[in-house]
Amino acid sequence: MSEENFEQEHQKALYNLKAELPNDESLAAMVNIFKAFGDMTRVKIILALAETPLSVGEIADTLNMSQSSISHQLSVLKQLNLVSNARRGRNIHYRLSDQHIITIFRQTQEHIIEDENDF
Amino acid sequence: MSEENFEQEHQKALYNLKAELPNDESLAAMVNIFKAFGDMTRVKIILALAETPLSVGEIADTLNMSQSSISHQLSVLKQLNLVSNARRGRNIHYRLSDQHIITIFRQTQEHIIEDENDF
DNA sequence: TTTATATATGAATGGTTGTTCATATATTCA
DNA sequence: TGAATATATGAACAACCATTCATATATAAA
Repeated sequence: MSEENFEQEHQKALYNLKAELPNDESLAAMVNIFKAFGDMTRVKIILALAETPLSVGEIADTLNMSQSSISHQLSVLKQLNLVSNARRGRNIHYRLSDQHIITIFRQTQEHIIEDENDF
Repeated sequence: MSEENFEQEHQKALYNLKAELPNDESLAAMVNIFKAFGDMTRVKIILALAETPLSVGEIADTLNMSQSSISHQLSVLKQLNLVSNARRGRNIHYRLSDQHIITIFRQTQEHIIEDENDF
């Protein structure tokens, strides 16, 4: 393709972009999920729940963190429908609401690994 | 499986978890990428660059944001090796460094869509 | 070389967010 | 019922972060 055609195509793409970019509202859901994944505590909670359902206390113990902190973070994850909970005896057990999440994590790890190979 | 066996398995899983959870260092790379995705401006930049390479000014214009703001965010994305840049004439063009990123976005959208179907 | 243009960068600021502390709520056990 | 245990929640604080503003840098054009 000639340089002029390239530039012409580029201008067309640029013109379309402004109209076709998703609006804030439809992006917000995705951004909020990524925000949730952008915290080490929440990621660890998710990775732990990927192995087995756990009570709040068990998570706090496993991650060596306060019960309150874990509870706060679980409520964040729950609001985003990333986890669900159910009482079991005197505890409340949390579980991942969707195995999709782990797929996303794996994909991201792959990106990182391929990135490291660039050096 | 009996209730006792279930509990026994659970305790074993719990015991293993603490040892097998990735440590902070190895999780940090992933968390940092998700942090980068957890901002609407950066997500829009990425979605725009997924269509075509763009100069800083073109991005700023497309997103209706200041040049400075876009430049700051591009430097965040660059540090994470999510984008790369190259001078082209008097502009500097940015491009996605890896199409993997879009796959992750798509995966997340799917999660959201399946989630909506639960109601 | 001077001027204009494109991008980068540092400091300041307002807003967001993760943790802690104290306490409320809810359920089980005695 | 009363005591003990597990979890949730609100307020406060510190740390972090996105944008703006002013300005520096770098390249291209005249």
